Amino acid sequence: MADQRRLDQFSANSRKLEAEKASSNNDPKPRKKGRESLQRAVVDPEQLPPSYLVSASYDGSKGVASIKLYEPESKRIYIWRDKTGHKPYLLTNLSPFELDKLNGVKTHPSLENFEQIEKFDLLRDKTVTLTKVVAKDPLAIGGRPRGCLREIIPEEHGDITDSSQPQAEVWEAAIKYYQCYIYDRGLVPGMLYSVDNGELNSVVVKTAESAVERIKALFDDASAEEREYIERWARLLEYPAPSFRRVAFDIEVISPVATRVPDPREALYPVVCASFVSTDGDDEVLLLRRRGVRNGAEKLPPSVKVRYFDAEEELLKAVFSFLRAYAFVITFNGDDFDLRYLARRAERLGIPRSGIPIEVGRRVSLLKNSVHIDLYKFFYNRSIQIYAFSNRYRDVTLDDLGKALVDLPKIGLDKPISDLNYSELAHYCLRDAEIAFKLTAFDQDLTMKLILVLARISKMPMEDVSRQGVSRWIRNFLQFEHRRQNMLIPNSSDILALKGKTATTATIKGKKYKGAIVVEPVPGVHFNVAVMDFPSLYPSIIKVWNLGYQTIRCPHEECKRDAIPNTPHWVCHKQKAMESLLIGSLRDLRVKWYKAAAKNPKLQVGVRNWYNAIQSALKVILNASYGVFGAESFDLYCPPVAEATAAIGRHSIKLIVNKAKELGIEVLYGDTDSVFLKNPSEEQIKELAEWSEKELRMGLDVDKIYRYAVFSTRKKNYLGVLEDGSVDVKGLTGKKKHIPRFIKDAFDEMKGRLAKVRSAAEFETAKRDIKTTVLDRYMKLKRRRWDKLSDLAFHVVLGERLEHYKKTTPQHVRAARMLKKKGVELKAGDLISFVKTIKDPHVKPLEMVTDSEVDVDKYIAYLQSTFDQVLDALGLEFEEIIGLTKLERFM
DNA sequence: GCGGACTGCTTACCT
DNA sequence: ACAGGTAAGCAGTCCGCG
Repeated sequence: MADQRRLDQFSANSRKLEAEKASSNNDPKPRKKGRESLQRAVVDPEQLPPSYLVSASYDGSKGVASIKLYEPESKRIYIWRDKTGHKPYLLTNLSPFELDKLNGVKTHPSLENFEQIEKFDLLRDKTVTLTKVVAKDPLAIGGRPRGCLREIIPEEHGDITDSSQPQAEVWEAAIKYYQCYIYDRGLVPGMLYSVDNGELNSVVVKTAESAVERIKALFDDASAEEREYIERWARLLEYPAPSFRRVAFDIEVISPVATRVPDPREALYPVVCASFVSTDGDDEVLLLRRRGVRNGAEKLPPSVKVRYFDAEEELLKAVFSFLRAYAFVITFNGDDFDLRYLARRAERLGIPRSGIPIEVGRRVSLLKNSVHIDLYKFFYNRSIQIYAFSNRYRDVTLDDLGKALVDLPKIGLDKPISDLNYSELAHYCLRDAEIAFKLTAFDQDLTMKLILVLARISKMPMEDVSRQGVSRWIRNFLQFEHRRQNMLIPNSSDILALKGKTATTATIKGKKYKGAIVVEPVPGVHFNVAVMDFPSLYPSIIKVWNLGYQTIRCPHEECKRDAIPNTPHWVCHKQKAMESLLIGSLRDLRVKWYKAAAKNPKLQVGVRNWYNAIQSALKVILNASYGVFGAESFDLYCPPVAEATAAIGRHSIKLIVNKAKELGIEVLYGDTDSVFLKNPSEEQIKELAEWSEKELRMGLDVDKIYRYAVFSTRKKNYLGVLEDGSVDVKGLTGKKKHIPRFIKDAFDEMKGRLAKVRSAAEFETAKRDIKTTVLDRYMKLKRRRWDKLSDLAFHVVLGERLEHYKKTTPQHVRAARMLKKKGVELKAGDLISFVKTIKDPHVKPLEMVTDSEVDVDKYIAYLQSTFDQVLDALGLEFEEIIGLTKLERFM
């Protein structure tokens, strides 16, 4: 780019100067004059030093794209609006001449012009000429239920032509305007941009050059094309994150009905408290004075400022000044509650719109001049939960997240909000803000860094990337790449029509195609077990086999010879699939650089930490990168790609198992991408890995070595003890979160005992201790001795709304319905705690049960089935342990 | 009318 | 709105049983 500027052109001095000039009369130093001096973000600066592009949107009032930039010196948000005249558009196969015949198009009030353009069509493997229909307003393209161009064009064209004429088709008409703007200008959210004389320019960063060179050196033997992709990703990932100036906040609202959460669409009741915890350290609690509320004795920490308000309106204004002062605002469920409520409440109290910095949408609530991150949405993301945080939190509640990630639980309440005195209310509310803040601050701002990395990879605003799922992230970086290379972004229906559906039969009824295989385990205790696996198997397959919607079942006759094992599909050998290059390069970067670098003690802590954020983000994306092709909701849905990936996976692991056997290694177990090898020699491991590299073109690593592993006959169920004494438990009931504490505690005791076993001989005493554990639990149940009923409760998630369960009534639903009768509100996702009882429905909610009702025999049966999964491998029998002879059991 | 074999539903897990 | 495979428990159904 000709207009690129270098970071080092800005001296420290000029940077300050520019910031001050841009902020006109405001003092850029936040601490001196306080927040009020920073009230509004600067709009349309003429000059701006290098700043992080954090967000993009459409400014309806000006009719242009609007960009939020975070300037890391002043730590403020600047808003830059497009001056290039970029306009929304769609593409169509109709010529301008044909379009002119369509009245609804020609007379469309928002139509700007037609322009003929060329694009490369990956599906048909040829260049196509299309018409770009440009409009003044994004809503004219799509987004309106009626009267938008993407609907008018096919409809009206169909009306005036017969079926022998080619159908009218439109492309790229459902892309959000600001994403379109990002793609067309090649902008990378999360990276540095400056504003010079009112123009937005990308800043070339030299800081990370040495790291980029080191990474490139790792890929000496890759093709030029692959190296190009690696380098592009590396440049974008290596540049470090800024410090994020931010505030977390929470509000409390009183409600006449204690069990009912006030409706934010109504906002009928007063906001009585708001708490703020920020990077500036000026933590503050705002309280509304009310009649009859007393001061409490407890004091807040001296660093926390408390302000009382007589008028709610003044309190709201104080809240808004906080929201305006910070570049990033953190909430937990702020989209649906806090911000929504505040906006509606402020409106109700007559605060003018210009005084409310919130933009309430249908599903989100954003801030006009800052970036709102709703942590509930982010942590709710299953991929984030599982792959970035390794399932460390279970429920997406502030309490569980706080406990699991930052060691800070919510404050428990034994009375409604309205009955709290000022001190209790302040403590309670402040704690919530504190947890939310810490969720973004732990591990050196890991959460913020994750969002930033994901924004860079996906080319999405930080607001969107933190709210949307992994399929959107993947879609967007693929769309970006299409635009970068002037390739037509296909319609989902075209991919499906040309590439078709799947051909294999799934094992599970209702699934679309066959998936992975699981090797039958060899039951028993095995010492010295090496687990070898293909790192990122599916992304590797996508890379090595050149998979993508373009290349699978390509139109070339010659390619049909390149068959994919166990499928009727073939893959192209003339063109490189974009998915293969993009996903493959991300995979290689993680496996060959970031994974190890995140743990490299030679690197500075800060760098290591940044690398850890990168490798986590990559893990999340890579883990989903195959599944999306099999998901109908994905815009590049291509069933044969997903099916081929899984088929090659089966093929690969089968070959590895056979080769291992051929090398004389006993294979104890395997699942999808792994093989468990019994006591293999160094030499055998080396040979297997080399064979895989040579024959399958995929690495096979030793993932871990178990001192010993315990298998039953069940797949996806085992226990392995590592050299350091830590224990992996997979799939066993004892690990599942729904089982009662009473059983789980016993299981954990057994686990702890097994961790200490170092040799076959040591098993004997361990077995004795385990027998004692089991017998003790059994006797306690038989004698009906448990500490508290909650220890006997099962905890099962209500997957659907209560009305959904029509075919059957599972126990947790039965319990839930009993609760509902008592007036408890329940929704999908709630956790139901219930106890098994003797009398008829055989279940009661924990809250409604008494000791005498407990069905002890059911619990004994559950204890047995939980332990059986391990005991039979150890040569023990539950019934023998509890003292039943074989004869007694028979009778 | 009751029990066993079976299927289907639901949840939680594994990769 | 990433995928498929496995385990487990329970609800509900069918069928045999003089």
